Amino acid sequence: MPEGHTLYRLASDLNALFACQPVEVTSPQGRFSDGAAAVDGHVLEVAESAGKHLFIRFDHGPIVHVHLGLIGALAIQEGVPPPAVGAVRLRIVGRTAYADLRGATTCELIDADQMAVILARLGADPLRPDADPDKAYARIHKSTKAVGALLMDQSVLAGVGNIFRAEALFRARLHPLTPGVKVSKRRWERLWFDLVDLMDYGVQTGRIDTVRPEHEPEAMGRPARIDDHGGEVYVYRRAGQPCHVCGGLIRTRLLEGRNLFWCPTCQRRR
DNA sequence: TCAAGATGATCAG
DNA sequence: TGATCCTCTTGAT
Repeated sequence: MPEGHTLYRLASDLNALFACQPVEVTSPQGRFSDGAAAVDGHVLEVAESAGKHLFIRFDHGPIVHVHLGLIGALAIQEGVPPPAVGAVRLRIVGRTAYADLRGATTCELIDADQMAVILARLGADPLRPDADPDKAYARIHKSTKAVGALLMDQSVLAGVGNIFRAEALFRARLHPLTPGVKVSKRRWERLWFDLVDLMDYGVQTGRIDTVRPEHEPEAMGRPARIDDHGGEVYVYRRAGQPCHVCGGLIRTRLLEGRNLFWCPTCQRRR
């Protein structure tokens, strides 16, 4: 589930199991052999996330930059590593645990300057206390693009992916095709603080649960259902199913190559 | 056994 | 806007 909260949790887990110790770094698949060799045997100082990016710093300077993309995964396990199975791009082995990276869009070695360039490109990250939602709103409010597209633009908001986009817009009763310029400051602030809450909850639990207590299955007299991504949601990947709130059918369409989900009754166009 | 689809981003036209 | 890359899972045949 590579949205911002996932990367945040991965960074925390890496720090808990690998920080401040020498680690063995390899690339069983072979596509990151040079990068792995450059940090192999060195002390992993700290891992940190920003939006959907993960940075793993080593004591002699280099930083491993990872972006999971659509299908990437970093599996962290405690215990002795078994022989690598599948296309393991990067394997980190510590004293008590190991981490296998597969399918990432980006796995590269960078320096501090390159990391600064990446960070400078990113918009406000709801998981960071120093994030500036006003800056994001300035971008949104001057754009005629659909708010559903703007929320996924990492230079506007960092870390928000398709699930948080769909769910936050539903909870704000905002149609995803509403032009950014038509989103009021008050509405934006509600949306932003809701994203902060939802993503923070995702960090704590590892799940994306967005359904409010009054709409939960027990309260609505329907069976509980957990989506593949591990939580209960209002609209994401529920096209053709009844809305938890109004009973109308959830709709879907492509917006800029990504699946959009919304309830046409609860999220009317203005 | 094979094709399609997926929580992302970039590049060419 | 469409094509492309990355890997794995699921469902159809």
